[in-house]
Amino acid sequence: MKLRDENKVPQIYQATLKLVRASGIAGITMQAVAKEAKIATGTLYIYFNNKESLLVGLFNECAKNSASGFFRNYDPGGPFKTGFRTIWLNILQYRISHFEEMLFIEQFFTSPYIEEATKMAVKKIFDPLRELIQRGKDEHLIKDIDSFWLLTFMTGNINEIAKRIHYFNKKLTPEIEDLNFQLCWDGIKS
Amino acid sequence: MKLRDENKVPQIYQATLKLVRASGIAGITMQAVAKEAKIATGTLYIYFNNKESLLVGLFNECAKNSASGFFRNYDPGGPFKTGFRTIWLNILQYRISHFEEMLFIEQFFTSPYIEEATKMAVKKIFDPLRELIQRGKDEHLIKDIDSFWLLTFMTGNINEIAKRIHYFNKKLTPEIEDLNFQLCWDGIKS
DNA sequence: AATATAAATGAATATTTATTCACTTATAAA
DNA sequence: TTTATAAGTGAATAAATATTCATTTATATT
Repeated sequence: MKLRDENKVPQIYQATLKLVRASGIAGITMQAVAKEAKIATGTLYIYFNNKESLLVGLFNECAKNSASGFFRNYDPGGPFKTGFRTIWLNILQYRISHFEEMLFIEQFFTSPYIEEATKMAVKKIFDPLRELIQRGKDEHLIKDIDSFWLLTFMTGNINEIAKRIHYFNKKLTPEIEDLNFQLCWDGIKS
Repeated sequence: MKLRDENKVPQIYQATLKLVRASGIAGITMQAVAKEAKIATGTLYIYFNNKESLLVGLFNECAKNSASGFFRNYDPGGPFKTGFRTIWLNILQYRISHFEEMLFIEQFFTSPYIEEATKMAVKKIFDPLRELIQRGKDEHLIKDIDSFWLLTFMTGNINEIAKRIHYFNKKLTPEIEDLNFQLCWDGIKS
């Protein structure tokens, strides 16, 4: 018998992300996904029960990937600023290099497909960062304000950088990394 | 003859925004809009040629509204920091009080409906702010880095605050305003 | 090599959603 | 009042899109 092609699912996910980039979740049709993935529409239904489970599957995949990307090379035992910069840069680089995933996650959050439990699970991804920020406050290195707002400050800026890098065809040079990190750091340092 | 009800279009826009908030542009159907606006689906087509022109019309309306909201009480002749804080707060308050508009604009930008010319027109809304930032640099009050990144820094943070205020049911108290502005200001000041 | 099994196909069908239209209702103008 | 005109209605139709299925194709197993 013929075995399932283990490349199909990633292929389908990639095609879906490409369409999201081009015209948002609103623009996704199963025929378009199939065409982009160079397979027949019927094949989609071998790998997914329906459109919803394709999108939910992709969302979970994106969430999992980003979680591992954000904390690459991060040593929780190292100095605060080193760890903070590592995570800051990881998130930024990840969101730039996986830009479609970022767009998809963002749109999925306000789509008819997401469920409440999923939202909660995604919040947990940032737990190690939340802990680090608490440490920074304990060591009096950063402002003693609610971590919620410190996290808001940091991630809001990162997201916007990633978007503008893409929409305005910029390149993330070390200089641009540095100046943007400086803005963020000067904001939070005590 | 019967005259056109001048409340219908705002009513339809409001209904559409409410649906966007609930389930994104992907979730909008003409029947749902009609139901939410408490009119017949056919009536939608008296005021709009089709779904696309409804959405485009709403987008233009949102863009126009926000432009006027952002620069309320702003005196280009006043001190830099005063002007900067005024605009910062205006944008933040506007995005919180017109949250659905913000979501809609954001999603519309990566939807099948937007056109390139529209994107360009929207960029111009921020021109007065760009000028103010240039002045701040000339007066050596803020860091001498590309205004593009200063604007990215500022708006990214504001957007994220607005989103989190809504998604986590926070309230924008004067204290929260202040601490968030402080984060932003400490980031950009020279 | 032959067989069995599941993948893959894409046209056909089902479902959803946009749009139309014959009809009713309201109201400015005569 | 009466009339003419356009708004308003919602069921009917058209169009788009999701899903199925009869058929073909590939390949592990025997």
